[in-house]
Amino acid sequence: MATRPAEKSAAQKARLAAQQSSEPQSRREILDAAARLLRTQGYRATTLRDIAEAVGIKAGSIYYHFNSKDEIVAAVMNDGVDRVYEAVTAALRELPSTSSQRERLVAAITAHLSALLEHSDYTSAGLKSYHDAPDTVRAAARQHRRRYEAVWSQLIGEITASRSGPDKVSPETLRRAALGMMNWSPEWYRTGRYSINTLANEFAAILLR
Amino acid sequence: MATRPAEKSAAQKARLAAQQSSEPQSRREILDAAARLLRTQGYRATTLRDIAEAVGIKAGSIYYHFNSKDEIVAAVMNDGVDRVYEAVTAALRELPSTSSQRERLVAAITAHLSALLEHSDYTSAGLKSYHDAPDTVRAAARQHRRRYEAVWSQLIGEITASRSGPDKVSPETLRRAALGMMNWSPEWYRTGRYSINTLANEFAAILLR
DNA sequence: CCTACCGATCGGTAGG
DNA sequence: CCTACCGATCGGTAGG
Repeated sequence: MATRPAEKSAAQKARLAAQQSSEPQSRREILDAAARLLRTQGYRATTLRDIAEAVGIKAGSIYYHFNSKDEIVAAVMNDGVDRVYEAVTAALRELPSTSSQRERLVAAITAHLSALLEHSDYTSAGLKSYHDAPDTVRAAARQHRRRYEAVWSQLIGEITASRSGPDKVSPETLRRAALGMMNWSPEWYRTGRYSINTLANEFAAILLR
Repeated sequence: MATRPAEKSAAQKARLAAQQSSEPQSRREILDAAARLLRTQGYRATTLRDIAEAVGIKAGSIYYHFNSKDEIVAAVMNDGVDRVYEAVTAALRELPSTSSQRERLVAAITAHLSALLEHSDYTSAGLKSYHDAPDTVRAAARQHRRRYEAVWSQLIGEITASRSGPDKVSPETLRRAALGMMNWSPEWYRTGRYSINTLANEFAAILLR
């Protein structure tokens, strides 16, 4: 069997290449590329071949790191929610305890908009891909979303509790309005043409009444 | 040539069926089905086979009425914008000339939300499919969008012009916030669980300050 | 409006 | 991590 040595060498080379590539890093590179593509192209238009090309490997090699396209999408989506969650809770945590309700709201809006518009492909990718993803992926993402929504329910609850007047708006609607105006911003926002700080202050002014 | 008569008969039957089907109606049926599917599944997931099946014809027969998938999508998207435009301008037109700014705003929001959430698959389909559609389709839709946005610029302009105070919000941001909270509503709205009238009043209360 | 079909592309797999 | 490949599906076309 003259061919055996050659065959074995090929398999060895493959295993070697795989080991040399320090897996966790490749995994992250794939997720980064997927997030960027999902953000701009959406779930259906983003192919495994696109992702592979973006990280300089072949399409089939994706399966060395992940078991399916949806495993990648799920990871991006869950990460995306967790990133805004971390950004917003961190921003609130860093505020002095003497800070006003308005300051808390502005800080939260700034953190959310920054993640969505500038810092995290993951967050905007998740927002864009959610409805096109299969049920199993969505179900997993929903858990992360609920935790994040609770932060806003808390924040908005503080606001509505301290207000009164003829024009009462339910906390639920106020939270949905807040998330609506923020999450719709990728539709019109263009980098450089608007200041996120100014936007956050204006959004807060609209919500605080 | 014994087969000639049979062949000719098949062609005749086809032409006959086409003529019997009173084209304009079939065209509208196809667009209705496409709008409904595009609304729920989006641009990529909606196939010509889906649309054909929904109206009870074969996939290839779509091309008897349209030249391409994108021609259908463009028609749905443009119609969708025109429908909200008509709904909102009609609602404003029917208001008595003595109506207040708040009444005008509530009427416009009600009309927009009704079209988006209840009356028009076309409008929500356009909103959902816009970013996945090819450039040529988007370019056409943009013209319709601009005309509709002008209605809101006018309405919001009236509001900001009559207000003053330390918390001034630019008309642009206020318009974007208004359209944002409205256009995000398909994300959480479920028929029957919310009253569009109540929502419209709450949204108006948030925007009027 | 139907039948039959084409080229392109996609997610995924086998074997090394 | 690569090569080579598969079955499924898609938009679109030819001919009647």
